[in-house]
Amino acid sequence: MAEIQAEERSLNFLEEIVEEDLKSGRYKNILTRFPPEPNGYLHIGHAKSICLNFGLALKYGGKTNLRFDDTNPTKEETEYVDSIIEDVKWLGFIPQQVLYASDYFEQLYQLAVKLIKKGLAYVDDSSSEEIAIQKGTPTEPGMANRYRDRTVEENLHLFDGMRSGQYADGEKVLRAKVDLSSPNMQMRDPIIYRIKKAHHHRTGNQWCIYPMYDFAHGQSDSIENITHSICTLEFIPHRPLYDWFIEKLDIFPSHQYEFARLNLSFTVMSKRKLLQLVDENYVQSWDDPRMPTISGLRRRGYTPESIRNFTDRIGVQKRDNLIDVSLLEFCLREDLNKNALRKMVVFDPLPVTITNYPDTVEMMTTEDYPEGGEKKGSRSVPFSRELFIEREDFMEDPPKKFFRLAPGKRVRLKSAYIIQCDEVVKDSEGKIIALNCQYLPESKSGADLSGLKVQGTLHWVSRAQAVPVTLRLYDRLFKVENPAASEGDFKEYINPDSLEIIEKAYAEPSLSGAVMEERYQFLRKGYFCLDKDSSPGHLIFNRTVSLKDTWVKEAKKA
RNA sequence: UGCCCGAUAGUAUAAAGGUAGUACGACAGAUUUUGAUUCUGUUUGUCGAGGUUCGAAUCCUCGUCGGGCAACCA
Repeated sequence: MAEIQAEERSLNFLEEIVEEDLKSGRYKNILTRFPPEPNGYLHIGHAKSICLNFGLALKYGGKTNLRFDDTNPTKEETEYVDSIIEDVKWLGFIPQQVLYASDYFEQLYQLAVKLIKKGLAYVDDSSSEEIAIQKGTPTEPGMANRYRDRTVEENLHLFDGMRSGQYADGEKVLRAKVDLSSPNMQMRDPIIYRIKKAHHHRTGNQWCIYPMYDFAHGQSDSIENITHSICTLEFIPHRPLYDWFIEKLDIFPSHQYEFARLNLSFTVMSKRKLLQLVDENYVQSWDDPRMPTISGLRRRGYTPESIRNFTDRIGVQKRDNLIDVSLLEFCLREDLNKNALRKMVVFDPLPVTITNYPDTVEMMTTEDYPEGGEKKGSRSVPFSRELFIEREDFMEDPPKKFFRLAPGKRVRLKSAYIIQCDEVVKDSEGKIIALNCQYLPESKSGADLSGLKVQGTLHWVSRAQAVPVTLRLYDRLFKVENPAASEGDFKEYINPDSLEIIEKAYAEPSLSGAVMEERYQFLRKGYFCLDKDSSPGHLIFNRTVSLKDTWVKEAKKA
């Protein structure tokens, strides 16, 4: 009997909290939520949060809502809502409900009225500058102004006037009456409602006052009976306020927990910076394959599986971090190696004539998914007298450990024959323009009687049947590990070579049937996927990630 | 310099007072009809100083360093 491996992965701190809450009977079921503001596209940092919230619920038999935190009409748009819904779905998660904080505007308004009635909120006529000054600084307490002592009746009346549009933007705000001398700035009578005569993407012109984050988020959690409200570290100082409102309003006690947001090396992660990259045309769009957005990663060829796996491996903690992008790439390759359909594509062709091969076409069989678990299959690739190999796979005067083709040397052509280079053809300027080789008829793949061992195996295509395709080779967008933390403007660190286009590469004919859903490995080159810019006669492929290449390092050493 | 978080190999992440482990990376080797994959091995760590304890990454104290907080943003 094999020993039972009770190798349980240890729990992260959120899992511990949930397990404890379930065990103690504090909750019978958990309900989490993913609460994006629809003011931009989701990025891989959000993927961490999505996987965390949905993952936690999935693990403990709970549910997760997708709730849009849409309380600022001037920044939010339906376009973003749509993209967010699609991204969550693509990642593989199904929300229990798709909700909007704006659905709760009336309830939120009534909660504010309740607070006023308890003498815990007041209408303040001060300007934002005055309020800022009166709040004091972290080292000096704030001071009350004369509006703080307005009567409940007066506040009720004024707040009603705010709602009915009697005042201009900025003329009045509603503030919670908490503690102006608190060492926690968030508690110094925070503004909870402001006047904004703006069109809201869902409620239109129905409202001219909108609740602030602190008076919308926690209350929405409570309305939905969210048990575990998980957010990022910068909201820690808001937690006392979150709890204060729950207590004073006497509503469902949701609890807030904070984790460290994801930072990835060689990219930036703030919506503001990403927006700049798009607006200032450093990239072409939000879904440019170089962007760390979910839509960008999707277009680049990342799989949901690999991203989920990645977020799983990085774990969750409360310390700031900068995750090495190579871990993301590892997770990607791990998935793609198993599930990508193999194809042969020559990027930079060098013509080869097999001088002793007849003028016929022979079909060679080759595996589609050599590492595939479930996926199986094979296909035929035409072989003929006139081929292309990769120019970099030939060297006239190779270094010691060069296992590829060179004058007099032999290599195998993948799934075909061993060939030997007899002659190098050059033009008048001495540039190599073709090779003449001979093949070893008894060395056919799968029926090799030659008894020869060769060190290298090359990919190739038959010239007559080759399909021209365009390749977009993407590389990291930034030259430095942490562009956001580097001196000066982060845009100074953009990698000028983040996109290389190969207009015409030569693919084996079966690639003409490529589809968007499939992932491909172009043998010995990298993983690719079909781009949406393709048209039937013109296929464009994005390089998702290259294969690991230890030869590059070896060659550099020499 | 008020309050609040945090600090374990290069990067992440475990060890809940009892042998500091894992992954990625790096390096070396084996296998290989992808210089891929796979496999094996190596390397490097508890921020500092005190204290409690038979025993401290873990508890306490004081430092140091990093991050956050003074938007009618979320």
